[in-house]
Amino acid sequence: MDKLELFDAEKRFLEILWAREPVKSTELARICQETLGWKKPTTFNMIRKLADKHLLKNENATVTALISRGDLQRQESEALLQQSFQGSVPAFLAAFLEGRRLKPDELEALKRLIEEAES
Amino acid sequence: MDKLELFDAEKRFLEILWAREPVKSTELARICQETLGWKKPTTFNMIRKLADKHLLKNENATVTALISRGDLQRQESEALLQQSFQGSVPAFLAAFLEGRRLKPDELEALKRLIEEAES
DNA sequence: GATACGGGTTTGTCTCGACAAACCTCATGG
DNA sequence: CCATGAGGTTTGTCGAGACAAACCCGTATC
Repeated sequence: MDKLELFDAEKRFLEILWAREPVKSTELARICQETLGWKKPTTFNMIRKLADKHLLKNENATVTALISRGDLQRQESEALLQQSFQGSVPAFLAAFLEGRRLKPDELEALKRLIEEAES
Repeated sequence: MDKLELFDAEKRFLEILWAREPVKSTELARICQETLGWKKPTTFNMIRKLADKHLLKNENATVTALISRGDLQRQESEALLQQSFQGSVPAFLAAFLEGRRLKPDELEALKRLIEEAES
């Protein structure tokens, strides 16, 4: 995954795409019209821009994402971790715990994840 | 903490401030000149903008941050968690583990943090 | 062969953040 | 007094992202 920098509008658009894909481009334009208030060219411009970035493809008037929601989440998490916590997950959690307590079931879930990661 | 949206240049600047504060405004201008290549007005404009946002104060030509590095980190972490993981720390960790394995000492550190959080 | 519609692109406007040239004011010292 | 430097502000340029008006092309329907 190369350098990936998504802007706000791009994220909003991708959320819509992920919820519906694969979807026809004109259908997408209609949905964006309704939910984001975008005119047709705005949607098509967005499609082309993201296609140029290889984040989706538009073939035979059908749009499909080439990146998954999970991929993007991971990528953004990594970025935050690198930028703010030198890439350290414990540092992230530590900073986090100073601002908010976790609920018992969250703690349990974390423990289980860590046990699994140890194997 | 109200709505907080920091731009890239603002973060870069704050990193410098945190490393040196409290510091005289002209000194800051000199450092930004060296490290960021900024001219004097750029630095002063930044100071004023962040002062307007109550993120720092400039009194008697001495600049002091009103927000700590940790506060900003926590705030950004929260934002990412809310936006991408419905605020769930376990969901964050789970997504993260799919992309990268943690080192043994990181796992140990996490365990200790969780134990402390349980008390 | 006019009209309509699906599937687009070209080009331009608007806003906003990043940055800086030129200017201002006051204190100090030669 | 006049220069110099500290400590600023006003104003404007530049670039980029968000968005859209107007246009284009093929097909198919009347």
